[in-house]
Amino acid sequence: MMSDDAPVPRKPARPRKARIAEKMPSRTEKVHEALRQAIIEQRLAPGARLPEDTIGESFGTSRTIAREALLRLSVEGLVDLLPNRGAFVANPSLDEGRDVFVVRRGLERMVVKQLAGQLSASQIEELGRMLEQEELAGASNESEAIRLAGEFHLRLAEMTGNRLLIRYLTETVSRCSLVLTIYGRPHSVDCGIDEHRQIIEALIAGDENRAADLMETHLSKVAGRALLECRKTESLQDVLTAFARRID
Amino acid sequence: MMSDDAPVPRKPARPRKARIAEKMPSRTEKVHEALRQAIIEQRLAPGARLPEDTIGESFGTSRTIAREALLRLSVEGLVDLLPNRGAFVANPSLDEGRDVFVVRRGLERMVVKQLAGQLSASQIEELGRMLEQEELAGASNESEAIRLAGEFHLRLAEMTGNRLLIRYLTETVSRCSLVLTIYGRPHSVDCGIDEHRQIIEALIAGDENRAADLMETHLSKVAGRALLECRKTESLQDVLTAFARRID
DNA sequence: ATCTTGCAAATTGCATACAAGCGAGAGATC
DNA sequence: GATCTCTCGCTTGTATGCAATTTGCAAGAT
Repeated sequence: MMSDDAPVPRKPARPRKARIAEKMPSRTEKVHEALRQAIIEQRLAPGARLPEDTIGESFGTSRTIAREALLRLSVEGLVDLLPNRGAFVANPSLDEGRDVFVVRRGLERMVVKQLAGQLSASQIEELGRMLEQEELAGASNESEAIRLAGEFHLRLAEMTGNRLLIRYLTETVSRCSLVLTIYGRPHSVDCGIDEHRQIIEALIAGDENRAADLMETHLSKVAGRALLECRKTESLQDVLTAFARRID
Repeated sequence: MMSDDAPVPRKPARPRKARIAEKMPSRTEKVHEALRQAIIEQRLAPGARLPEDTIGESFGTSRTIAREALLRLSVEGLVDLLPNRGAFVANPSLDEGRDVFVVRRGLERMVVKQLAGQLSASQIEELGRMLEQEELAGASNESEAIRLAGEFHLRLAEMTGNRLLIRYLTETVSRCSLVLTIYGRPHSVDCGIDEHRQIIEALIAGDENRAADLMETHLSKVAGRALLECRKTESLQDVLTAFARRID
């Protein structure tokens, strides 16, 4: 329950207009975001069971809230919802992982195409700052570097102002993170900083085709590094599902 | 409330084994799909209120189901969910509409890029058949023509086999339909059949760049026809919301 | 000893009950 | 007479209870 505030029989002075504020990260949103973070930060392993009761108790709410959060996550593709069986952290196959990267490449292509030559001075400055942070964290802090790299791409998308594009890219980046936790190597992301810099330069120069190509190359490298080299983690899960399907 | 419970339609006799299949369009799915159809077919006007009770009673279920369906629809962007206020059929602004079309163009570009030169004989045949149907319906049946045109794009996406791409394009096409019901003219879609044919030809020829360009042109035309020419329908809605916002 | 078969525990699906928030109209005050 | 306030009703937010389904385990049969 919320805190019982001090006994205030009369509200002192209320602004006449009720705040239409979009401020309502109701419990559902909180749980949703918490689970999302937990998943993409690999605190919850792919394939892990996510019982409604447990989640509800963990966050001090009822199953209703947990259920809603899980539904949202399933729409985002971060959890699989099996009828009458429950929710599980998504465990995409290698092929599905590749598909996600394909879509992400296309989305990021849209982003840079729209942004090329359109960046304001403050935006350019902000991107420069992010780049510095990336370099700073790159060597020392592994997970921080990953987070910053992801944020760079997201920030870029936000600069387009296209809400739908932002949403799709957010989702896709999350799913890419998940895919990388399964099939990627620990240090498969940190080498892209210089590529980020080049992309920014192309964007500033207004060369949309070069920016688009750089972005595609960049992402292909990330995907390639992750998805082609390391297959032992994959084979286990993949072979199993393959056989399960064949039996049926 | 539900007054008389009709005699429970017992399922006659379920086949022995529950199909592992994804076959479980539980009530939620059904309501979700029904509402989706109702919205994109303009049976529910943009901005219309969607009370949980009413939906539940209409479908013979409780609010729980209606609520879930509405949540899904809000994720898809077909309904707006206002905290403590309820659900409304989405009423996107002109700018938002344009953004949706931008994303759709990019997604369809991905589709044709992937499909160029990769179509099987049966797929080519199927596309040809769809084209015929479109021509048949084009002149006589207006709404059917619109439906078929949308289905053509969707079918194309399905042929990529990329689940995520399919989902995003499905969503985006739905939202485009919604945008067109607000800002489009009744006959703003029917003239694209020949463009469809050209796209297929480019796909068969394996000329991915030409296919991509054709698709972009095609969609730009659709968007342009709808969003640029006809603004009287728009001005009404838009001015109202603008003023409503200003008053607040 | 292994495979089948049925029962029990756990978990989801769904509905309903209760609490809280917003909006509208009646009443009071200036 | 107009405006402000307070209360009432309707709708949403959340919790919980019950039925249905699945899974694991154990006991029996071959």
